[in-house]
Amino acid sequence: MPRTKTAPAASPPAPAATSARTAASLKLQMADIARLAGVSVSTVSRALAGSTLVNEATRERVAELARSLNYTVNVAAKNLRLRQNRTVSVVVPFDAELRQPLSDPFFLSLIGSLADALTDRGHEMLLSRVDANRLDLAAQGVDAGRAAGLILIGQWRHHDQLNQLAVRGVPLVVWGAELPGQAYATVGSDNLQGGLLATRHLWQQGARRIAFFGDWALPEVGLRHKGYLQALAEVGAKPVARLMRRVPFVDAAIEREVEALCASGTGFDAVFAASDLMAMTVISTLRRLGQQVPGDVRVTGYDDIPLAQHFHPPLTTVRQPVDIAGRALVDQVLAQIGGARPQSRLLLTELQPRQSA
Amino acid sequence: MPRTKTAPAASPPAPAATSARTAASLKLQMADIARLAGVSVSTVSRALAGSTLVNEATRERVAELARSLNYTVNVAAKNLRLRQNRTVSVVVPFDAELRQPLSDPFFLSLIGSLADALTDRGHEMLLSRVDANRLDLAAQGVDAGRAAGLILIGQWRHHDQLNQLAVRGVPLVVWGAELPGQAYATVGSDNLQGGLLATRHLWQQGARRIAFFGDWALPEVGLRHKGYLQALAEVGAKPVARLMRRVPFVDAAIEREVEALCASGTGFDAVFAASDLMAMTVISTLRRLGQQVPGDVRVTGYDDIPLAQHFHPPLTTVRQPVDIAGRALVDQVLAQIGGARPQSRLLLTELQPRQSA
DNA sequence: AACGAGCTTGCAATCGATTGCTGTTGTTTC
DNA sequence: GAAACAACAGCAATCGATTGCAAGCTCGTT
Repeated sequence: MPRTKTAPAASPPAPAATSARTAASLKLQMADIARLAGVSVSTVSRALAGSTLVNEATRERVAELARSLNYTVNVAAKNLRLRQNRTVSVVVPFDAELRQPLSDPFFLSLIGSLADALTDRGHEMLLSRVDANRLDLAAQGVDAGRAAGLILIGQWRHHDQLNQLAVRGVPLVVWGAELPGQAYATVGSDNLQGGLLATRHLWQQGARRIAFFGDWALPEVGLRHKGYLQALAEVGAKPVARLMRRVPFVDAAIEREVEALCASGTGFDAVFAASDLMAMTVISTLRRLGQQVPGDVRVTGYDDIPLAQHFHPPLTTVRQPVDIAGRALVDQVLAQIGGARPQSRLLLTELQPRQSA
Repeated sequence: MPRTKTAPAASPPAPAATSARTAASLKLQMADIARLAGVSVSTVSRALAGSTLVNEATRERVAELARSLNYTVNVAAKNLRLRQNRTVSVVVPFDAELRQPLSDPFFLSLIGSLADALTDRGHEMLLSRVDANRLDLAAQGVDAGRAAGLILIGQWRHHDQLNQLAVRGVPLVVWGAELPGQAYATVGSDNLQGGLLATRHLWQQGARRIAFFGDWALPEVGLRHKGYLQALAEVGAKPVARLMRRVPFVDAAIEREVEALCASGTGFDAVFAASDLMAMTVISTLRRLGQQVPGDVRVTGYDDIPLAQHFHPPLTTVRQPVDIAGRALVDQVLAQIGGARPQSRLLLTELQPRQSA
């Protein structure tokens, strides 16, 4: 590849004296502004902070100078001195074996929503991913003083590790399900109710053999599954083990499971999938196998991602309010940073009836 | 072990001594570790940095102590001292009037991909959104020493503002199209080629009146549009103005435009949509209006988001390699941080033929 | 027993800001 | 004309780390 000679640093073996002009310190600092404005750094600091201790005219002059030079106070130094921090760490765990890229649209929207909520509240967002098996690492941002609090997207199976973090006093909120004996705060939709709504709806539409797709070992999915069972119990239907397919959020696995279910000869006339993405994969696989949706099989999803309404057929699903979720997560983590005790919050879900079920 | 006399500690009548137990400094610091380990902070610093200057046994003891206390070096202080920075600012502009939440799956995946690529290279990612009309603010993270470089997702119409940033020496990479006279680096897919591929494919499938949907005032879409025109020219087809619908990435607007086109009586047998999301909206609207896809109208999208293959019909689209994109953006911004000159990169696109066209 | 080499370890300056307290200048009042 | 009082600027310590330099200790050698 064409290596263009990069800046040969025209300056000779300059002594350390010129260090102020070194590449590293191209960036100007308060002292530079002070020199240019003919005042001391103290004055510049106060001027930029809007202190009344400095003359109105001086303040304006300094501010204008800073603005014209695109100077902004070094946040790291400022935070260090003030022992403050306006950054929140957002961590998305990933499964190290699957090494799946972050792809579920729901989580991605949630991240977008968090970015908005944090920006609105004047905070910054540090986004990172950690191995789901090393969730203790998730708090590194906080331990390193990089962030004041932590928002975790998805609790997976790591309830214990999360509890340890909370006990250590890390301001922490998790998007997920509220579990018994939990020391950390969660924000999540009412998964039990969601499962109930979806299953009842399928039943009301006439479905009598409703399959469940999802990995109920995950707390959130577990509750949706529980709602499913509860709805069946309400109408006196007996749950059928072969209709409950424990399957991870992985395209290939879902397709395989749909095929297996169809091949097994176990009749079914509906599927409650644990996420919209899963529902879509289920539908496309069913269609490939010659089944009509909702003609032969009714399908509901969960999440109500933006695409759900443009899908064919438009997806009947349980809406999780992403925008509210983002704000709730941010409010809670900021509250904890402010000293409040962890407090979980359950968001209402709502059935979004469309045409797939 | 020959323990040299160390920390006098133990008995200072220090009045401020309790300050170490203040709420604010719950967080322990190097001095605490040093005291507990009975060595000086210098030694702790060197031990944790793995310096060979410190005795193996001491190093291990200090490291173990730090680990057991969940102590992590304060990154801000460290960076300040070392004048370094391992954070990259990722900025997503938003349209202040529309105030649309970050929702296009493609951009969201790109963010996921960036998070992965940055994590892999040991960097952190600061995610924020700024008003697209105040793109100069995008560099604040860099100006404030918060981040070493800047990755911008989408150039919109703000070529000039971006150039100014680049001229100021901000390490900057933009996801978008390469424009003439640009001082900043872009990474993007070959939009011209992409437009060409999609349009040629539609033509080969027998479509003769191909509509274009997208806002060609945006550089990337502009190039796709140019590819569209070029493909038409190749086969000697005359472009029809009424088939070219300038429409923003907004659901409602897209639906309205599809309705308008159908109502106008201008015959068309294919649509090349500027994004998958747009294509899906187009398809679902067409279907609502009683048109078959691909029977009556063939439709191609652009991006190849994960859902494209599960859509009905599975979407024929132009693949933009998200994972490569993330890595390329990160590589470029890190190169610039390392002193390299901005260098744009064009990623290959690939037609992903499925059933919608 | 003294000396020097080789390891270890500690002191103190430094990174870029903030702020209490002191010092300087200008104004007002008697 | 001098004292009292504002009003503002600046020194220096501080936040939590890193690191060049030099001192302290051990051990081997003469």
